[in-house]
Amino acid sequence: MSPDPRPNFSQRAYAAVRLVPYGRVATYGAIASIMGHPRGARGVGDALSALPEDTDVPWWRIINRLGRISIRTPTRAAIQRVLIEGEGVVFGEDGGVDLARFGWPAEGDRVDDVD
DNA sequence: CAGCTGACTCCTG
DNA sequence: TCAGGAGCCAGCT
Repeated sequence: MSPDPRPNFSQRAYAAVRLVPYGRVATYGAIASIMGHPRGARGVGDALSALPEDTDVPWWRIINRLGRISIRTPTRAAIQRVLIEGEGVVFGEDGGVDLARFGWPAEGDRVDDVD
């Protein structure tokens, strides 16, 4: 059991990101909410930034609430876009994704607790 | 031990 | 509608 609400923030973040299904994208806020930290969106981004290249965590499915890539590094951002498009997700002319269509969890869908 | 930074989000003007 | 400022949280120096 875990008496502390945050035994491993990053670890929980990765677990939540792994829940995102193929062909879908989730926002930092959504991931944080699933972990139990509705205000920890910033921590999610920080945790993903520390991910290694050989990780099995689908970090590319995580974008900001506007449906746009929020990575500061242009190279990394380009890679993320390619990976997302490779799963069938379409970017709009403004460079953003339609969360109402590709966003996850979808409205009405329920997400089980991570742990 | 204290302060700074950052793949975020929300509130006002 | 667009722009700016404040709040939150975790990891480093």
